[in-house]
Amino acid sequence: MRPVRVLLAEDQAMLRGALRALLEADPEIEVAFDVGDGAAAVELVRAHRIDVVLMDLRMPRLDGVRATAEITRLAPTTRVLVLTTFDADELVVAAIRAGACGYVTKDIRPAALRQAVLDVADGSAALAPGVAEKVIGLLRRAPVADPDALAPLTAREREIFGLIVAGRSNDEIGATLHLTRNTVKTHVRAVLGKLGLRDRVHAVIYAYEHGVAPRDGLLSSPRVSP
Amino acid sequence: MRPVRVLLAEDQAMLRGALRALLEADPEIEVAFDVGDGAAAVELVRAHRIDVVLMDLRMPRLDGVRATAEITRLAPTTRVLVLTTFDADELVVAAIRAGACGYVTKDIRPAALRQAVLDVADGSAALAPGVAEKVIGLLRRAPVADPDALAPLTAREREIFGLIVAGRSNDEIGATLHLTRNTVKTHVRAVLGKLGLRDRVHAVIYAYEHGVAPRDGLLSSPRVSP
DNA sequence: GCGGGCATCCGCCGATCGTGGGATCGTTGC
DNA sequence: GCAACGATCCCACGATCGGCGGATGCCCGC
Repeated sequence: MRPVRVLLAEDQAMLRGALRALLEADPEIEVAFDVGDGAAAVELVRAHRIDVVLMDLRMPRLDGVRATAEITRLAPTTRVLVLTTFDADELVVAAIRAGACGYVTKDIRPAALRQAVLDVADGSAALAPGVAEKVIGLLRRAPVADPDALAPLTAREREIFGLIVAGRSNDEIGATLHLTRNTVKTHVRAVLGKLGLRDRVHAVIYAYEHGVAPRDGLLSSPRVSP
Repeated sequence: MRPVRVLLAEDQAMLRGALRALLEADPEIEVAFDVGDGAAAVELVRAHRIDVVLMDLRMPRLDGVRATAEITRLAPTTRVLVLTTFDADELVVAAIRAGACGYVTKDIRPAALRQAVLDVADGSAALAPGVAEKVIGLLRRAPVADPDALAPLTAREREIFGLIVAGRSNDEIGATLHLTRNTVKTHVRAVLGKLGLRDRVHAVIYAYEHGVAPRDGLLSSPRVSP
């Protein structure tokens, strides 16, 4: 099997050497380059075929997050695995947003690191246990779709609610549903009253806060089997 | 060191036996019980000290997600590690929401499974590579904070914008900022004009869609070092 | 110094919105 | 059958909102 071509981006030269040795202990891994800053990493990825970039976040010239963003933009097939000392929430999210498909900390065991490199090369992702915990925490804290949020509303009122949240005026809602302005206002009144809301602005806020706004995000609709 | 007490919840008896043998190959792990349905798992966790529940999702009587929710409610210190054949998005999210702190699939290697059990017992989390990929995908798709969303606004206008999004009326905004109703309206007009919005309802929608609403979620504010 | 952006105020107008009342019609359930 | 509920419509009132024009001071940069 063709070995996985790895680029090492890490500003401490000594650690870089150690990582190279560690990775090349696995015959399936070939460390093609090692560099000390983000800009160099981007340049090399642009010019050569690289399967996996092992990326430190704290680096001169171009920090790891930006470098990751550049690399995933220039070479979408190249996979970036972040290897860093820190596992702060913001960094994890920022790195993943930038396109990283893995995040491990430097206290990882050698075998696990090699496995992580192979995993990401394989199309999977790799999250170190500590990092996975943060990610899970984030997911859990993410906006929750409250199934009871619209419980007291009738079908018609839900329709009205949806159009309010979409930013439609009463006249527009009337035109959409073939209703008079007055009828719409009656429904709007029922919606606001039942949900205890002051006005349509609060209805919009309510919708977003309860995850019933027309978000396309998958996060907002977790289904439990009935 | 005291071994990790594990409860095995898995409806296939044969697999259950295999898992028990596999786990107990590690001296740090002790399989205290093994059961075939979710309800039994909940009962046992209630009555005994269990460190880790290895939970199948598809089970009779009480499915894994609900059982997980029950267990994390009854015994918050007990950690649930999901072990299942499927890695569908909804299941992963549902399980994590229910309180699972790990999610591995049944094609995992024995050593990795044992390590996952020890990791979650340790307070960390464990996500199998394939699952981690889905989670990362979800995180990436999550609402993005657009740093340029409020770029054209002055500091004062941002303040006004924030209060609009909080659902405050013009008079309330005036009272908060010690301004006249008229002054507030001037600012509101400037905000709507600069952002190309029709009215304050659209301003609220704009805020949520661009991730600049006052969400407490960490997801909405990824910071990149400057 | 003088324009230009900013924050602050003012009054006026028309549109929209929220709320009060009341009315008809159909379905569903006791 | 009748009560209860929901959907639909109507009118009128006052509050709020958005848009227009204009005004004053301030501070910064050319």
